[in-house]
This record gives sequence, C-alpha cells and structure tokens, in this order.
Amino acid sequence: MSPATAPRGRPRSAERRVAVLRAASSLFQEVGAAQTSIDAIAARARVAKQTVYRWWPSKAAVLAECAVEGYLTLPSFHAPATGDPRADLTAWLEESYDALETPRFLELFRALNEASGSDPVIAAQLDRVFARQLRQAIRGMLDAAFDAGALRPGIDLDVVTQLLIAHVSAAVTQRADRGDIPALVAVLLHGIGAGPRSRGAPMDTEEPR
Amino acid sequence: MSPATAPRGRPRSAERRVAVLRAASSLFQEVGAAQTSIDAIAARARVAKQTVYRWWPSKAAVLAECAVEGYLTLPSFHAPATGDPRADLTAWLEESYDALETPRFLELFRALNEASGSDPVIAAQLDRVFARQLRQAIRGMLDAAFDAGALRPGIDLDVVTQLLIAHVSAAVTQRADRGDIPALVAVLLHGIGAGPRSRGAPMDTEEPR
Amino acid sequence: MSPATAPRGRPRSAERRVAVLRAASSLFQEVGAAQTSIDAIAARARVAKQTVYRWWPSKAAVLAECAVEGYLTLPSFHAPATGDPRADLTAWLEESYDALETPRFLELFRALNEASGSDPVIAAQLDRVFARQLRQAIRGMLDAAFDAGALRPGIDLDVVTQLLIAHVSAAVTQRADRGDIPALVAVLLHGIGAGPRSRGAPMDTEEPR
Amino acid sequence: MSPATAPRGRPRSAERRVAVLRAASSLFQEVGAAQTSIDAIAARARVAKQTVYRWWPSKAAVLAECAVEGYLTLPSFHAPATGDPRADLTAWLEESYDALETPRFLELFRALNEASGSDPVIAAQLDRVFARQLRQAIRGMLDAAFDAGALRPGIDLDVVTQLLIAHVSAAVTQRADRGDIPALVAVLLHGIGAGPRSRGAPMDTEEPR
DNA sequence: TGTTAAGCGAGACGGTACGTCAGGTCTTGCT
DNA sequence: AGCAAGACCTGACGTACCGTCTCGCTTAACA
Repeated sequence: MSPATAPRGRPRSAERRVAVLRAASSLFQEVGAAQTSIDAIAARARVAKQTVYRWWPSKAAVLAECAVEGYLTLPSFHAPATGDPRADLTAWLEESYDALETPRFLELFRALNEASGSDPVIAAQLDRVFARQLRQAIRGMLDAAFDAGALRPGIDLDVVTQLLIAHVSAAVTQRADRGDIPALVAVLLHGIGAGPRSRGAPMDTEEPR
Repeated sequence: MSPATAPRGRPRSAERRVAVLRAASSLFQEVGAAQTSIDAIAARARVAKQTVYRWWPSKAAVLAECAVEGYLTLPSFHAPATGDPRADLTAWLEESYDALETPRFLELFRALNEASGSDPVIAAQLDRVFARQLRQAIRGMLDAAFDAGALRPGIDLDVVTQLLIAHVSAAVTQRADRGDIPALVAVLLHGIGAGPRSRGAPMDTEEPR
Repeated sequence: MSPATAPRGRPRSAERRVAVLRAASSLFQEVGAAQTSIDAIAARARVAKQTVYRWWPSKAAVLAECAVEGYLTLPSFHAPATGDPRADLTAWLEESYDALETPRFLELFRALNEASGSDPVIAAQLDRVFARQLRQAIRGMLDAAFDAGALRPGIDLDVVTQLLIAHVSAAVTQRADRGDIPALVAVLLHGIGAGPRSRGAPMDTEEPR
Repeated sequence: MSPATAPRGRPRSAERRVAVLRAASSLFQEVGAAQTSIDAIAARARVAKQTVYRWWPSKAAVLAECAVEGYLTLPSFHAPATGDPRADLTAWLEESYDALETPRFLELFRALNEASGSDPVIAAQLDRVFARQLRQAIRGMLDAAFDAGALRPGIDLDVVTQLLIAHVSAAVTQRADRGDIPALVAVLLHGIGAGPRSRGAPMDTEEPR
C-alpha cells in the first residue's frame, strides 16, 4: 500500500548497532552504568563516537535499548503460579529480594530507574517491556490463585500488581527486610480492615492450620 | 564530661554554612539538582569552592542537609487521622499524588532518592528525618483507625506503612493513575484473599453499607 | 590525433560544476574561506559532498578555481600607463592599498595566499592567472614610462614588478601606511645609492622642478 | 607608588608555562604548526588542556609566544654592515633566501604569517619583536653605507626596510629566483628613473669598474 | 604579645567526559 | 561512470565540572 518513500542514502549498519549495544551492555555490567562513558562504549564497539550520537541521544537511551533488546543479563520475571497465593507471593518476593541483593543487578536497576526518570520516552519504552513482563507474571500468579478459589472476586489485579512492583522497587533504595515478607503477605491476603470474621481474633501471619 | 579538647584554630563559620545551604537550596529548586554544580553553589553563596568541599563530601550531601534542615520547600507529611481508614487513606494518597504532579517536587524527590542510592549514610540521614515523619503520620492514621475499631488487630503496621510509602515512591517513576486509588484502598482494607465472608460475593470498592 | 578512448559512463555534469563554484564563491565572500566547509558548499550547491571531492582535491582547489574562473569579485588589476612613472606608481599603489582595506578582499587575498602556500600546483595556477595579469599591468605602466624616456634603460622590469607585488602582498599582513607611498616611489625612481647628481643634495620626495 | 592590587588566588605556575612553550615549540618544529593540536601540546607538556586554554586563546597565540620568547630556532636576523651597500644587500638577500629554502623555516614562517593574519594582537606582538630586529639589522646595514657615503641623503630608510622585508616575505609564497638578486640590488641602488647621469647609458647590474 | 592551627577567598591545576564539527571515505540505489 | 543521500571513521575542538592544590589573609585559642 504505502510505498513509504524508499530510504535514500547509505542504510544504517545493523552490524554497528549491535556492536554498540554489545559494548555498552558489557561495560554497564562490568563497571556500572554511571562509570561508563560514551567514549568508552564507542571505543569498545570500535565505532566512531559520532555514530553513537547519531542514533542515541544519551547514554540512558543506549541503556534502555540494551535492556529492551535483551542485551543485559537481568533476572527473569517469572512467578510461580501454583494457585496458593500465600506461597506464591512469598516465593516471588523472596526471589525478588535475592535479585536486589546482587550488587550487579541492584546497580542496573538503579540506572534503569534513573534513565526512566530522565526521559519519559525511555520510561515508556522500559515500561512497555519490563512492567508488562512483570505484570503478566504476577497476573498469572494471581489468576491461578483465583481459579483455585483462593482470591476474592472483583479485585483489581492491576492495582495489586502495581503494589507489588512498587514494594520491590522501593526496596532498591530503602532497606528491605526479608523478615517482613510474611507480614506483608498477610496484609495483602487479608487486608487491614476489620471484617466480621476477623474482629477480635488476632490474625496470625501463619496460615491457620 | 570530657572537655573534648577545645578546638584549635579558626572555628567553622556558621554564617557560611547557611549561605551554602541557602544558595544550594535555591539552585536546586530553580534549575534542579542535576543541573546544579558545586561551583555554582559556591559562587552564589560567595564562598570558596574549597569551603564547600571542606564540610560536605558531595553534592548529594549538601542536598541531604538542605532537606533535613528544612531549606527545601517540600510538601508536609501529615495525614488525616479521623479513624475512618478508607477516607483517611484516600485523602492521603490523593494529596501525595498531588505533590508528585508538581514538577519541582518530583525532581527533588528524584534527586533525594538518587542521593540515597549513592550513599548509605545519606540514605540513613534522610530516612531518619523523612521516613520517620511519614511513618509517624501514617502510623497516626492507622492508630486512629485501630482505636475506632476499624482495623483488624495483629497487623504489622510498619509493613503497611512501608507498602504505602513504596507505592507513592514508585509513582515518582511510573505513572500514577489516581483513578486507581479506590481499588487500592479496597485491596488494602479487605485484602485479596478469599475469606468466608467474601467468597462468592463480588467485592465492591465501596464500603458495604 | 589519438581518439583518446571515448569516456565511458555518465559524463561530468557541467551544470553541477558551476553550481559548486557559484555556491563556494558566495560562501567564501559571505562568511570567509576559513569559515566555509566543504559540506556547506555541497549543501548550497545542492550537490553531494562526494561530487565535490570527485573533482576538487581540497577546499583550496575550489577556491583557486573560483578565482581563476572569475567567480570571485576581485579588484581589477589594471594600472595607469600615462608615461609618468611617479604618477602611475602612486596611483597604482593607492588603488592597491584601497583594495586591501576592504576586509572582504583582504580575507580573500589571505585565503588565496594560504592556498598557494598549501599546494604548489595551486600556486602555479593562481600565478598563471593573477600574477600574469598584474605583471602585464605593471609592465604596461613601466613600458609606457620607458617609451616616454622616463626610465633608465637596462632595467630588469620583471624584478621591479616582483618588488611591487611583494610590497603590496606584504601589506596584507603588515600594516600599510599610505603616507609612505611618496617615499616609496622616490626610492624606486631614484634608488638609494649615491650618484654624481644627488650626492650632497638632499633628495626630495617630490620631483625636482 | 601603585600598590597594584596584590594578586589573589594561586599564582600562575611559571613551570607549566615554559613546559607548554617547550612542548609546543618542539611539536611545531617536528611536525609543523598545522599538524600540531592543542591536545598534543598539552599532552607533551604534561599539562591539562584547560591550562593551555586558560592562558592562550588559540594555537596561534602559543606559536607567537614561542617565537617571541625565543623557543623556536629561527635564523638570526643579522645583516652585514661593511658600508658597501651592494655587497651587503646581496649577502643579506642570499642569506635570507637560504633560510627560506629550509623547509622547516619556511613552514614556520608561513605559520607565523598566518598567525599574524588571524589576530591583529598577535600581528603586533610578532611585529614588535621580529620586524624590529629585522629593521634594526637592515638599518644598521644602511647606516653603515650612509656613513661610508654610499647612500644618498634624505632617504626614508624605513621604507627601504619595508621593501626588503616585503620582498623576502613574498618569496615565501612565490618562487624566489636567486638569479634576480643582482638586478634587484641594482634597482634598489640606482632606481628606475632616468636621471641626468644615466640617460642613454645602459646601466649594468655589475658595479662599474 | 606573639605563636600556632585551622578556616577561608581566590583561583590555578590535572583529569575526565562531554557534545560538536569538519575532512574524507564508503555504500546504497538511481540516472 | 556520475550522482544524491547519507552513514561512517578519524581527529580535533572548546567547554564543563570534579576534586585538589597553593597562595595570602583572617580568626581564634594558646603560650
């Protein structure tokens, strides 16, 4: 349909593009995003600095593309979906905490977060890929629980997902105490409000046997 | 007790200290923390650059001290405590979202967050002041609700506080949709788990009358 | 007589050649030769940069061709030839000084000079055109004077021409004081050596009446 | 008398100044001024690039200061002063031509000339030193000749000096043919104008015996 | 009344990275 | 083969900011 105006001039070299992304990824993971300069990326990619600047407006943009294109070794965003929300949530939270305790990942998370903050376009780009993955994982977990009859109907699962992501994200900056996980799961499962069932009966953080 | 060996030499000038903090604060708020250089702070404070470096190890430290000493105009961290947790939570969340929609505050938040990330000492310093304030405010809100019998006993209020702070912090980076507030509050109040009371009865986000 | 092997492929476009020369000339005169880049020339000529490089090895070559082909507005190199060497020389020197006081010309002169310095081929090319013109003009002036009996026979007029050109060229860099013209003319006419006629009689810079 | 406002701040390091001048001089002479970058100067001087830029606005300024301060090996500007103008002029011109045939010097001359053209301040600076030296040398030569009675009185020696400098300078760009020297000297000594003495008698370029 | 130790203003300095510019070359597809 | 378009490499540019240093001067407590 649309002839799309045949591209003129020498086409962009796909080879150099991946060279840059590869070089950048390795540097980001070796010395950290903050310590990586555009010069260093270009040098390692054996590419002229101008070629980097031609295609990416900033280091943050390179970082984002690296992340989106899967050049960074990031923890996988899967979540168990056994149908038991307490167990699944606990497992997912612990795994997430683990990832954040890996300094390499923590630094990448921070850098990606900062990149998001610096440019809404990058934020959207990263959100489109990562948050979506995360959301799907968590959603799968919650759906399984729902199917098992373990969730109350009518819940806005997106909100729950947001809450979980936020909690883990916050752990990047603030200290995260894994001892709090059971209490957190309990709050998520039962809420904080007094209901007919719970009033007067101190809730235990352990599953009632 | 110990006379602490009276300090020798010319004592630190309190005047220059506040000059620096004032200059830094105004620059942080005018052009943003990222765009503010130490040179600029020193120049505006009519102080030698070395004087800044003598007392603060980094720009982040200056920023933190500005925040802690109240030189930055930040939104107050109070929360209503009427005893009605649904109303209080909703009001507090809305107010928080408002603050984050102010670009000036948003940038400061980001900068403070980054400062926390860069240095654990600064993180602790900021936490001691802000998180404490926030925690107290939220705690007051929750305590009032508890006293009114609106909360289930046995809840780990610290965990709830953390969750709320995390949610709002995350909104700095990710987009926050205020339309989600009712659903969020509902999840917090009732939890997501199926209980005897709720099974089969779709939960409404409004309090059942 | 050799048919010179008919050229294969698309022949050189005369149209683009003049486009380049025109664009270059206008840029040279508008912003100066030093401030003109090949990219800018190509862009203004609506020609690919490679097309410039295909036919001219350097910016200096383009400049030289502009000059030789008459695309640059340069002062005309005529000289009066009334037969009165004092008057003619004075007039020609004054006119030359005038041209050098026009910043536009001065810059072009400098650029042409530098181009000559950078490449002997260009130097020869420019010399063939300009110096020849100049030499002819001056030669005409001197010949007329000689015919009028105002010059001593046996003079190497080429040397005189060289001397005059050198004097004017030097004025490009060093400051030229037009007040010196009479003295200069006097030196040229009478020489500096003591002769039978002049010894003891202070030479005046004005023609003795 | 004048307190001259005591200099404040860390004083300029004389050591680095000479380091820069030395490094620049050696580079200028090794690879030529055009091929020398500020980065290279700073690197060889083991000095930060900013330190160069702090004190010299351009490479031309560095070059000029190198020349003025005597860091460049330039031909000495002396001239014989035997009292015989023909011999002295001839000797001086030949020596000058020699210098210009040394590629190293020729390039330096060109660079200095270009530097003069780029900035009037530099031009004045160089003129103050070099032209003055040259003028003195030539003047000495002419004065000796005058004292020996070989020069006509009333000559503007400055003009002659200018003429000579111009002639040699022009030889930088245009080809200089040493075979012309005798004719040139003859013109200078006797002038080109017909005088009572010379009319009808073809002037020889050799001293009449 | 010095003497001594530190604070301080001013600004030079080494260092690193920045983002841009210009000169040339190369790679498409079209003429 | 000429040519437009534009990617690409190379190398230099001039600037910004960092954190340190080196002056001379000031301000106190100490001797």
